[in-house]
Formats: sequence, C-alpha cells, structure tokens
Amino acid sequence: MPDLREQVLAASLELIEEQGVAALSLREVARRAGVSHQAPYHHFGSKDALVAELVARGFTGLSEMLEAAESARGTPTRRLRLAGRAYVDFALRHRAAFRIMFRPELADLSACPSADTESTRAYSVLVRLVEETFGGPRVPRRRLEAIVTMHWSLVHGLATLLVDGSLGERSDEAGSTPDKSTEALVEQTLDAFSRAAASLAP
Amino acid sequence: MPDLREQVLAASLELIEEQGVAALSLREVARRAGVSHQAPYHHFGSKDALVAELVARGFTGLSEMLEAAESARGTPTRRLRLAGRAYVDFALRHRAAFRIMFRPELADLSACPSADTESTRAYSVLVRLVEETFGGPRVPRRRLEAIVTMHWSLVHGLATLLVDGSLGERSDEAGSTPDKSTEALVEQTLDAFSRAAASLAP
DNA sequence: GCGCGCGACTTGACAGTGTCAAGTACGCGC
DNA sequence: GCGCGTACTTGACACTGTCAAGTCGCGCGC
Repeated sequence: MPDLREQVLAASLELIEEQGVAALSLREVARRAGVSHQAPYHHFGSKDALVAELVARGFTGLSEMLEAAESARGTPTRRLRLAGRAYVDFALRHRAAFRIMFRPELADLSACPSADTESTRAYSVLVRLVEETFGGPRVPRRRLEAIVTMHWSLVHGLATLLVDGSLGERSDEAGSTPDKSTEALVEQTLDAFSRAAASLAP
Repeated sequence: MPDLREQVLAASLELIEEQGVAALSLREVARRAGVSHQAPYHHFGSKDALVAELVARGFTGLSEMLEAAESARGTPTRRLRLAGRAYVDFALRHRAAFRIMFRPELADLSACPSADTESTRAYSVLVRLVEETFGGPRVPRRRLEAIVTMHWSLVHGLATLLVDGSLGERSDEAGSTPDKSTEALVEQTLDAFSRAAASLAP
C-alpha cells in the first residue's frame, strides 16, 4: 500500500463505478483502503476537492485521447471522426470519471484550476479539427461555432446516453471492452453523422 | 396549503433547481412545507419513490411537448426540427426535472412503472418522425435506427451541455426564458444539424 | 350516539455521512 | 537530544434517510 493518495483516488473511482456517484463516501473509501475515516480528508481537504481532482484527471485523459486522434494520419474529416469516436470510447471505458466530469454541482472546479485548463484543452482540440475541416476564407465565425457545438453535442449526447444506459443495454463491467452491439451502434451513428456533416463542407 | 403531496413535489423541484440534485433532502423539503420530517415519507415511502414520481412527470411533460411538435403543420423535416427544439426547450425550462430524468442510479424507475411508459412514449415520437422523414421502401432498418440515435444524441447532448452550464453562460433563473445568446446558439446549432441531416434523405 | 378504524401526521430513535478539533506516532534536520 | 512538521487516529457535531411507535381527527357501521 504505497501511496494512500492514489489509493484513495482509485477506490473512489471504483466505488462510483460500482454504485453510482451518489454512493461515493469518503468513509467507505477509507474503509476500503484500511485507514481511519479521516485519512482521506487529510489528503484532500474535502470531498469536493477529491472529486475535483478526479475531474481534472479525467479531462487530461480525455484530452490525450482527443489529441491522439487529432495527430493521426488522414484527412481532417477522418481525424474529426476519430476524435468523436475517441470521445465516446473514453466515456465508455471510464464511466465513473465521465459521469463526474460534467456535473458542476458536484464539485466546484474553481477549487482545482487544472480541471479548467484541462477541459479547455480538450475543447480546443475539437475547435481546431472543425476549423480545419469546415473552415475557409468565406466561412463566418458564427457558422463554425455552430458546427463545433453540433459536433460536441452529438458525441456528448451519444456518450451520455450510453453511459446512463438509456441506449441499448449497458455493459456493466468497468474498464471492459464495450460489447459488440453498442460498438456497432456507435459506429453506425457516427457514420451517419459524419456523412451528414460532410454536406456542410465549404 | 392544500395538497401536501403536490407541495412536496414542487418543493423538491425547487430545491434541486436551487442547489442541485445532491442537495435534495426530504427533511429540508419537509421544513419548507412546514411539516415534520416524516410527513413526506408518509406520502412517498422513500426518497427514491419521490424522485421516480418526479421523473415520470418529467417524461409526460416532455412527451407532451414532443407530441405537440409532431402534430404541428409543415413538412416532416420541419416537424422533426421542431421536436428537437422542443426537447432542448424542455430541458432549459425544467432543468431540475431534466437533470433527474436520465440518471438511473438516482432512483430505480422500476418502482414507478409510469416512468418507463412515459419515456418510451417520448422516444416513439422521435422514431415516428425520423421514419416519416428518412424512411422509404429501400431504406434498411439499421440505417433508420442510426438516424434516430443520431438525432436523439444531438438534442440530448445539446440540452445536457446547456443545462450543466458547459456551453456558454447559464441563465440561472428557473422557469425563466432562456437568455438571448443561448437561444441563438441553440437555433444556429439545430439549423446546421437539420441542414446536414437533410443530406441523408432518400 | 358511539366506538373504532384508518389515514395524515408527529415524535423519537438509529446508522450512516461530511467535517471540525484535538491527539498520537514517527522521521529528519539542527 | 530535540523540536517540528507530516501522516494519521480518535472523538465529536450536525445532518441525512429510514424504521418504529404514538397522536389526532373524521367518517362509517351498528
């Protein structure tokens, strides 16, 4: 049991994954780590701070996956599509983190500045890719903004619905490969969307 | 103070709207209604049951708005677009309800059967509109499913991001008209999307 | 007319939670 | 050797959801 701080973070994610964010309890986490109920509190100051740290780490993970997609080979269209796929994959593989990341009432992220910078880092990948794909000398800024919002909304909505289990059956195991049918659904949905979005190119 | 049951439901929504779903407390609700801490419990049996009831009512409200859009005049394309707009509008005008509706870990909806029927009622509006717009004798079922998922994901993602405040600045007042800039953002995003989706027509 | 049952509500208790306020053990520089 | 800060423990408080009783009042059968 090397680093209690890391252990606490891991146990928190595990707990959220198992029983949802409402069941996240510092005391239960402490119990799982085999320490007193105040030990986690010593490392994080408050439950909010712990959650904020998890959120920040989540956004760095997401940013890395998006940046990998961005720097892949292929046309801008292809890389934008890859980024969308990466977004959904991240949500499915890190359900616990994803569930927390977009819930401002859970932890005020102002406490953890890196959360803010990491989330804009992820966002700017999307902005760059959309500009590259749909930008042009005669394309107004407003239009690009709308296209960015459209792409983000689509992948975020798809990811959210999948994680919450509203779409098809959820594959419950954490970290496991998403099952075949959701895989196919994601692929076909992104396919339809990227084909549709292609018609917006200048 | 006529119907305590209704009063409790209203106070619950109010509380969620003010301080987020984590702050929903039966005891605080009871305090606001001026009754003992067990009075709400008598009407609902458990906190989960209360939330489930709110979810069910939320879905009926959403279904009604979607059905109104469905039975409006105009081309299928236009009505589909209106339904999307209705979805986002519902989320913005009933933030508290919307925040709860897609969170299965908050309340097991199996306790409240109407929640399930009402949610599929809303979903089937979307399915009908997509079939009407994109269906045809030579269009495979899989393709239609993908288009349904695409539409749902887009409006759900847009609504979620707006409600959570990730997109632009949130207009915090509950029930108030969404402010001008988010209004414009929604309009432009749906515009871009419905134009893009049009290219998928048979 | 009257008991009485039952629904609406209250009071009291218990385990669980986040958090504040102390106390304890221990390693390291001086 | 000694202080001191770091990592942690123990104990307490207010708060939560929920179980178990008790109280009040009203309508209905007899």
